[in-house]
Amino acid sequence: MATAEVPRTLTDKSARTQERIRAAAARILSERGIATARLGDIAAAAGVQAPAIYYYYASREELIEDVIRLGQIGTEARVTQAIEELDGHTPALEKICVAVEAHLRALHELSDYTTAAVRNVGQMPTEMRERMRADQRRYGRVWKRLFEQARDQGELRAGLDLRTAQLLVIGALNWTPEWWADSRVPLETLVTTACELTRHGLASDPVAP
Amino acid sequence: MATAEVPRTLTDKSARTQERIRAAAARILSERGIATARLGDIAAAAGVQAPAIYYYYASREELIEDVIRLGQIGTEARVTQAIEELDGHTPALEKICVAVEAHLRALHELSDYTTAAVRNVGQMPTEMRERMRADQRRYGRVWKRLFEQARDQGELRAGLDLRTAQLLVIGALNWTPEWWADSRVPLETLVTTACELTRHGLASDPVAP
DNA sequence: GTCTATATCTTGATAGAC
DNA sequence: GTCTATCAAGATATAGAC
Repeated sequence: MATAEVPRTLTDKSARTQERIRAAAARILSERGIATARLGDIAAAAGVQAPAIYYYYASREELIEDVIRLGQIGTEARVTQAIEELDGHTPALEKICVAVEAHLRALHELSDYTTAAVRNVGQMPTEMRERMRADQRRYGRVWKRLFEQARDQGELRAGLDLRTAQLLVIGALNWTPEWWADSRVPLETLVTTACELTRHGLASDPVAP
Repeated sequence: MATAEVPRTLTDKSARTQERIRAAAARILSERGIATARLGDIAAAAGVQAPAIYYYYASREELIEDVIRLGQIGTEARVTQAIEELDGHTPALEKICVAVEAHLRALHELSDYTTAAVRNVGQMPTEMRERMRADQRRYGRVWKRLFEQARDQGELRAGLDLRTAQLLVIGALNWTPEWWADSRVPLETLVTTACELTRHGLASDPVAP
C-alpha cells in the first residue's frame, strides 16, 4: 500500500483518517473522472482540509493510484475466491457465469473502489498505467484460463475467437456503472441477465435452463 | 452546430480551419479523457495557437460538446441507415446484428468523433450531460424498438429483461475502444464475434449458422 | 482570421503555526 | 495530525496588433 513514510498502528486515529480520505477519493472517482476529481473536493468529502492529505500521501497521483489499485485487487480477489469455492467438477461454462456474477457484485455491492477502478482505467496517466499493468494482466489471465478450460472441454461454440469473446463479456460488465445506478432494475436481474447472455452467447449447445 | 456568431460560408478558409480544430479535438478526446484534453494541445494538433479557437467557439466546453454531439449523432445516423437499408422481411434478431455491426464500425472505422463521444459520456459536466440527454434517449429508442420487435416476433428467449439485455449488449460494444486498438484482432473478427455472442445470447432457439 | 502578450483563475503543493 | 496562509504552475480566456 502506497502510504507516506509515517509509521503508525492500525488502531489509532491516523489510520481512520486515512481510511476516510481514501474512501472519499473512491466515491468521487467512482462518480466523476480522474481529471475532475479535485483534491479540495476529496478533502471536503473526508471532512479534512486539503493539506491534510499530504500527511498520508506524497501526491495526488499516489492517492488516486492507491484507490484504483485497491479496487482492481478487490475485484480480482472476489472473482478468484468465488471460483475457488466451486466444486471441482463444475463445468467451465458454469465457472464463467460465477465469474460474471462475482465481477458484477464486486462492482455494485462491494464498494466505490471497484467502480472507481473500472471507470478510470482508460484515463490513467501513462506511468500510472504502466505500474498497474501487472495487476491488470494477472486478472486478465484469470478469465483467460476460464475460457481456455471451456474451450478444451468442448463447451464453447466452435470458431469463437477466445480473446475477443472474453473482452466483449468483460466489457459488457465494465460498462454497467455507466447506466445501472439510474436504472430501476434490481441487481439480481442484472446478474441473471448477464449470466444468461454470456452462457448462451458462448455455449456450443443449447443450454439447459 | 454550436459555433460562434461570426457568419461565413462553407467554402472559405475559415470553415476549413474550424474543421481542423474540431478534428484535432476529436482525436485528443478519443485518446485521453475530457479533463486532460488541454486547449493548447488541441490547438497545436490543429496547427493554430490556442486563442484562435475562440474565434470559432465561445469556450472550451462548447468545443468539446460540439465534438461529442457530432460523434453521438454520427453513430446514430450510421446505425439507423444500416437498419433502413434492410429488406422489410429481415428477422428482428438479424436487424440487431446489423445494428451491432454498424455501431462497431462507426466506433472504429468512421472517425475519432464517435470514439470521443463514447469514451467521454461518463465524464461530462452536469449541464452538458443534460443538454445531451435528448440525443442519447433518441438513440436508445432505436435499439429499444429493435429489441421489442424481436420479442414480439418470438425471437428472444423468454424471461429476458429487455432493457438490461439491451444495455449489456451496447456496453460490450462501447467498451471496445478500451482494448481493441492494442489488440491484433482484425475488425472483421470483432464484428463477427460480437454478432455471434449477441445473436446466440438473445435467441430463443438454436441459431442457424 | 490568427497571432503575441497578458490578465485571471484554479489547483496542486509547501511552510510553518498550533 | 491538522490547520491557515501562501506559493508556483498551468490553464482558460481576453485585448489588441497585424
